[in-house]
Amino acid sequence: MVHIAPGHGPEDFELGMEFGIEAFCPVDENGKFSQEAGEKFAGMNARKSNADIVQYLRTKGLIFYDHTLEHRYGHCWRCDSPIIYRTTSQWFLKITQIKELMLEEIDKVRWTPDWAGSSREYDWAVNARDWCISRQRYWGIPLPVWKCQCGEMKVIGSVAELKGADGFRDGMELHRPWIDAVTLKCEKCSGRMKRVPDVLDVWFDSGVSSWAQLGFPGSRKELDRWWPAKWITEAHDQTRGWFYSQLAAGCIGFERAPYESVLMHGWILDPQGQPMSKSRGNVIEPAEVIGEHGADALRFYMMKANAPWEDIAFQHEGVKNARRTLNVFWNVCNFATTYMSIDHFDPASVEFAALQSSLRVEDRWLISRSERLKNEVAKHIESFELHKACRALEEFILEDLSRWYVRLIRDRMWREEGDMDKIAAYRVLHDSLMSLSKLMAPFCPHITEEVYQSLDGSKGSIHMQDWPAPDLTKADDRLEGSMSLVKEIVEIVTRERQSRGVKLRWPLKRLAIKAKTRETLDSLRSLEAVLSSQANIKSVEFVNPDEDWKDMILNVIPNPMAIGKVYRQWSSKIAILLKSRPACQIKESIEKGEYSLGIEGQMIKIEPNMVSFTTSLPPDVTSVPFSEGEVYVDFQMTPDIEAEGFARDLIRRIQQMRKDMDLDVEEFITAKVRASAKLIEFFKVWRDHIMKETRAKDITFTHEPGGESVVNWEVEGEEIEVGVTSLHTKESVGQFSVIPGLSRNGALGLVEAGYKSPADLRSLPEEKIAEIKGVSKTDARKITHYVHKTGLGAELSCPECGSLIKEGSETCPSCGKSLVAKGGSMPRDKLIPFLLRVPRMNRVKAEMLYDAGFDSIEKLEAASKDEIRQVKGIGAKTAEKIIAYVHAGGFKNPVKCEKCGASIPPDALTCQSCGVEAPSEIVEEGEVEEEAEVITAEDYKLEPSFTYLIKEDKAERSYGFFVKALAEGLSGFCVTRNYPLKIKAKHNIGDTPVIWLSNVGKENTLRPKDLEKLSVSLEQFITAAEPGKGSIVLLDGLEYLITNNNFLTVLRFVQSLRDQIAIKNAILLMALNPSTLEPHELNLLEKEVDVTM
RNA sequence: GGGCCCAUAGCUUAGCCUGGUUGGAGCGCCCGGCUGAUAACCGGGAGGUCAGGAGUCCAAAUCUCCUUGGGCCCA
Repeated sequence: MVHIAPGHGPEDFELGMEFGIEAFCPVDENGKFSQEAGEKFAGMNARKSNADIVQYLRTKGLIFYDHTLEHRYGHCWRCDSPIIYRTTSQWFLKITQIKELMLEEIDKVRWTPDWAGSSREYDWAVNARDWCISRQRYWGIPLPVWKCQCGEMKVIGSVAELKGADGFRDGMELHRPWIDAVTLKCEKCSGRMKRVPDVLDVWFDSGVSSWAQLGFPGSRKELDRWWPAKWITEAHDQTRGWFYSQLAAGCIGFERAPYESVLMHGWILDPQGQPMSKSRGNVIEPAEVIGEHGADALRFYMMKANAPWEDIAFQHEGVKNARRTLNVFWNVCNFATTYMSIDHFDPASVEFAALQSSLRVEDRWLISRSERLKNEVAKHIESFELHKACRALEEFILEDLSRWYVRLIRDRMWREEGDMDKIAAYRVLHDSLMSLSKLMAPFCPHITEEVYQSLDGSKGSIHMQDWPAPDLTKADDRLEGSMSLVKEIVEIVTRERQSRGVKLRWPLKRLAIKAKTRETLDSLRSLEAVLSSQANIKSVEFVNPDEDWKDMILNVIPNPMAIGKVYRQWSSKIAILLKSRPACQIKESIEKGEYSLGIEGQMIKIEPNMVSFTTSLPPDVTSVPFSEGEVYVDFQMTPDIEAEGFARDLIRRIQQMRKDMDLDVEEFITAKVRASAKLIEFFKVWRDHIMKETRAKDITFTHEPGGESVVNWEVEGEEIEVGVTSLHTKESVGQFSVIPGLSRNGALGLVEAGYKSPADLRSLPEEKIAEIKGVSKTDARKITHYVHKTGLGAELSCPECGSLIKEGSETCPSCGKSLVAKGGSMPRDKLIPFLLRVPRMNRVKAEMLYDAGFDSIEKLEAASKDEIRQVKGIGAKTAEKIIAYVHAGGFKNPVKCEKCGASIPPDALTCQSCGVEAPSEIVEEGEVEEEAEVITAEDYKLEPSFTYLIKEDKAERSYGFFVKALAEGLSGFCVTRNYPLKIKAKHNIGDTPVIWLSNVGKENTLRPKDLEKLSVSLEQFITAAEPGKGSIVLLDGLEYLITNNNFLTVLRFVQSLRDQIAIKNAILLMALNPSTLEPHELNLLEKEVDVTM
């Protein structure tokens, strides 16, 4: 049995047509049954009467089966009420007639994604029915069909055709209701033709939009130029919408599709993946997102989130993330422009060709990456894979620029102006940012415009620039490949550091790289600088593919079976001795044919079958495989490394304090540091560096560090107390601002050179001023002019702050001090520093002078020698010196530092740029350090067969013992790090042989790495000693041996040496500075000696 | 009821067309680093039955079919 209602649905209607069943439609426009439904139901709501109808049929006995079926039913999209289909008379476009053409055209169009055309649109067109274009509405384009009562119809094609019609006026409104008043005369029956009241389906408007917007058919001009459209884009709901209506209209009007390619994009769904709608209440307002994260961030997120044709479940996090990427981009640009503008860098003034020789590998690498990016982005945009374009951009910004290139060039940014190395980096970075901005411009129009304007902007808007064309000849696969290996290795080192708890600030001793191929090794070699700087490694070694790393430790394994067979009772002793000797020495000797050991006075020969050898990693070395081989990371700590690590840590803490004190980056400071003696030694080595990095004019090491800010830090278990005081140079810079036209750099240069006010410059000729760093020639001229020519108060300076003041001024314009009492007293602590610069002067004398009334420079200048002599505590000679100093202008003129040449103001005790003491005799009350009681040679008797470890900074005591032993008739042997002639001169050791540990390679020197040779020499000396006459060995330079080898190797050497000493009744003295060893190392060493003192 | 698309870590996703080392990222989480890009930045770790099921194949996240769930367009 079939249910069919040809009057109520298209399928049923078509089936009815096919089988000749009438389209019976007994429902009126209000959804009520009409008279046709019969008297009983007429006027009833068609949907609500279902139960009545069933009941009626049942009473008539016409019901066979009564059941409820669940099925989908069409509802109004707007009010959601069920719809009733009615058959009515409508106007149609006969699509079925052009279906074949449409299918062909769909095939010709380029669809993105492919299935949007080949599957979706095609499927829709195949099933397309004739297009009903009439609507029974009021608003809309009136259907241009006029109909006469006689049945005659006329379709109007243009306004011109309406001319002369009744009710028509030129320029009249052509919509309802006015158009309905226009009537035509029927050409057939002379009756009035009236317009059909329908309007057109709105999709018909959309369908003709491609040419309607070009003014066609009014004019062909624009149509010929622009039509068909190159590209259109809409979401996937437009398969039957705009894509279709345009296609149908185009095929009817022009027999072709009005577009060449289509991008069918997705929807933005809510975070749960549901479409946004007002009724659901899940709409996210773009304006709010833009307000929070910015328009570019929203755009960039939506572009990169997924393919354009896929729906996006909108995520706030995603926008936030995009914003972070853009922020990094912004930071990089900011970083670049900050430095570039400081140096007034103008890319146009630098010929790229001229930079070729200054380019570093990392520069070439970035160029290569940039060119590849251009290529990639263009490719992705052309295939509409905008997400891929954006991801490539993001990757470049984060990985290549921010995480790598900027890090690599940071150091270069602080070079002096005009440094080619820096300019090369500027240029490469600038070019790269320019093309990056252009590539990003379509996605992030605002930020890129801003960046472009700050980078150049000379050519108007970024959006008017040419698209950057890639130059793949500058792309270098090999370089990019080896750079990514370097990155990989840096990551390995970072990871290993982390697992061992070694901070990046602490340098590592070395890294060895063994590569699978020589090519890889060579290309890595060219990036050595990058590698060592980024991984903070002191030295990098390269190991050829077919070789072992030379520092792999050779271990000797005694074969007890073979040894036991020959030397039964000594077998275990031999094994122990063998293990305590350097394995390489054993191996070498055995390979030469013979190796012997001395045991209990016997020489024992070791045969090759008695030992075997293995290699193992040196202590503190980790080996990690990487994609092209293996790396060995050496974590051994040496005093050098420790010193550098602590120095860097100190720098870091001082920087933190500067930051906490809100100091300007250009401000100078002085620092005072309290720390353990060991650390102070370290800091002294790095003093200059620490001062440079922290912009400190002075660093002193004291027990009570005071200052504006004092902080106790703990670094690697060590306590460090740091006091930082700002020098307030910013204020001093202000002093120079009275000079008209002086540049900021110039003012800063003057301050840095130690000048406090313009008055300080009075005695300097213009050429000298121009020599001051940062002061340009123009600056110098302005300064000279101001100081000498302005006349106004040129000779006066404020006694309080030293700045120039006009004659007649009652107060100082800089510090506000009253100037009425001219030549009046200066504060004690202001004048004392001036005085202390006088030769023979000390604090006590200075104070006495001050107390005696010489309390200003003027008074001192005016005083005679005799007057000064009157002061208690000042002798004739001192008075003489003071007068001489005054006459030489010592209180007025700065002097040149003997070391660095910088100018030292007359009241400064040390040179502010290099820290050297000012060139005059400064006598300060020094603290006398108490010395702990120590055992010295005078009251101690050394025992034969003993090994002594003598802990001391300098080997004084050790030499004391040694010299005493020599005097007692022992034959001596000295191994030292010190130059032998010095040793001989300093200590009375006569002809005693001295071996110098050094790499110079002269006679009587030994390379510190050559422990074997040292061991042999010592063995020879001990065994060669005359019977009955004792022998003594002084080993001074253990630290040096340890730094050049590693601790365990040296320890083994000591063990072996000690055995020899014991056997031969000799004495061994080892001098050592205990702070150069780790505590556990010291323990190990102490265990190997008989006496520590 | 029909056509098309989608499903991978807590979340957002790459990889699928053209099957093949150990399924990559980002966010979040946990742990570190850095501090002259700093209302930033960098590294490491944990976290996966590739929706479920069947098939093809030496081999399946990937190809085929089915099921389930979601989206779009229609009916």
